Amino acid sequence: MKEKQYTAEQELIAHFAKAMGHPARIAILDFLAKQDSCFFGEIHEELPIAKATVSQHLKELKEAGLIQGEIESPKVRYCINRQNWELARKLFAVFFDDCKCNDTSCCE
Amino acid sequence: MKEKQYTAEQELIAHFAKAMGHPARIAILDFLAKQDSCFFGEIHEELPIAKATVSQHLKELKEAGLIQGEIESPKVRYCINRQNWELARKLFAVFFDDCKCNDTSCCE
DNA sequence: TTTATTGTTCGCAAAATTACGAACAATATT
DNA sequence: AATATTGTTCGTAATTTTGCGAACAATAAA
Repeated sequence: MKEKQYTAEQELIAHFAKAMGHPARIAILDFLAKQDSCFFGEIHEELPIAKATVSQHLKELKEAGLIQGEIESPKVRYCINRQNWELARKLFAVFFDDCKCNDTSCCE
Repeated sequence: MKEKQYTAEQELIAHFAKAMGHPARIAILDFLAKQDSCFFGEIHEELPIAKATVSQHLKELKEAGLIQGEIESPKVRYCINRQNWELARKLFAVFFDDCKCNDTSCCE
């Protein structure tokens, strides 16, 4: 029937947005964004949730490409993935700027 | 135990992001953003999903404040909510721009 | 070698999301 | 009044998300 699917760009921005769709993950990104890098424990201290849950959120952010982590036994150092951060920044900027509402009248 | 919660701003951006966390909803926003307004039926035609599902996605976007709809019986006209669109645009811009990675070295 | 520290993974439960068809509501048309 | 059009809401099912404690793995320290 309906053949129309979503564009790769729509899928991508939705994927980034989904990863950012939880306050804990925004808090993690906020925290990581204001420093060069930090360990899991420091992130955990910032959040009101169990370490297992923090670990899960970090995993999702990593899978979305927004952060990266490397083992420095017995700790794990996390940081923003700069390349994808920049990609996401641009995607969201274009997404919001391309609204016709920004420069013309709109319903209302 | 842990008292620390999330800031209102973190909750807000997560809320917007969550609403944008599905390709169908991004497609809807893309479609609405490039025109002044349109009817439900036109949105439905753009998407590969049932009307009940489209209606649900529209409801979520409306509840997130990103769009608004008004009845023009028997049709329903939808459009971007300009005020919140601008708010979201700024929130995401600040969110991504405030990363230390943007102007200094980062882990890697 | 035993013990501590640091995180991840597992298993589970509760809740939310996604999707659909069917039923419904509200107006317009015949 | 009966019918058609346009969307929303309801009920349901399948899947995903969120969260936790317990168990585990890997290294470091005693």
